[in-house]
Amino acid sequence: MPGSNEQIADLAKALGHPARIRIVRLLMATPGCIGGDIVNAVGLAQSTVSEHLRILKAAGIISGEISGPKVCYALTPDALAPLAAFIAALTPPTGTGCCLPVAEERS
Amino acid sequence: MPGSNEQIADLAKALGHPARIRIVRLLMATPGCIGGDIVNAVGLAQSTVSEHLRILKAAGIISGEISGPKVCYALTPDALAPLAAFIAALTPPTGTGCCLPVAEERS
DNA sequence: TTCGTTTATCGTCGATAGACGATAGAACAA
DNA sequence: TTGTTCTATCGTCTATCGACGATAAACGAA
Repeated sequence: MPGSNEQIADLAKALGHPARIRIVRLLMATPGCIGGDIVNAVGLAQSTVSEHLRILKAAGIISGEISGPKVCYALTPDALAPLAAFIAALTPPTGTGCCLPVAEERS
Repeated sequence: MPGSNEQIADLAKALGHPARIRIVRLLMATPGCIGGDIVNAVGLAQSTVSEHLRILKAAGIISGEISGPKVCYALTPDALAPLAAFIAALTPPTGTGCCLPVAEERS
């Protein structure tokens, strides 16, 4: 079992908002740290962006490290492994040419 | 660009509930059609289950085909391709040679 | 036709999410 | 010390979610 239903649902819910997808994309495209630039990029109030960052951090998708006056945010991709495994399990015939159709164990 | 932020967020939001993860798992484990058995399996009221099915269907994750008196539900895995691509794009580093469907510890 | 079965929709309720402005806290510069 | 900058939290509001029971709609059987 790649993960519990609640664990997967929590990860999916954390990604279930366009602003948070945008934030993740920004972090993906930014090699190093990124701080208040996120606020300008997403076009929302600073408090709203901070709330989205808190949700992503609570889900373990990102990590925030205090670096001087600002905070260094970075992705924590491993946190999405249960969700990725779940989605991969139900998309065997995709053109990814990736995984063999491994038989599921009974649950 | 695998998909728009809203498209990915909608897919993630549709998966952002434990009951819907459970429904998808049931459909995954059931080769053929499945109808009212879902209600018994998830342990919620029939109207609630119908609502979850409606959400999953609206997101394109499942499809319902009328088959006599009941409805045949089946997965539509291709709908999750944008979300799968998004998650895969931000997990290039460890563990993903490509295959390895489960990143669980092996001992 | 009527009856039974299965699914979808409606109405309502409480809980949660999402947005904002305002404020508080932390770290550096001068 | 003061001042500036950046981030987190608080309070409040509206909108949406999730659950339920009740009801309607569609279909097959009798």
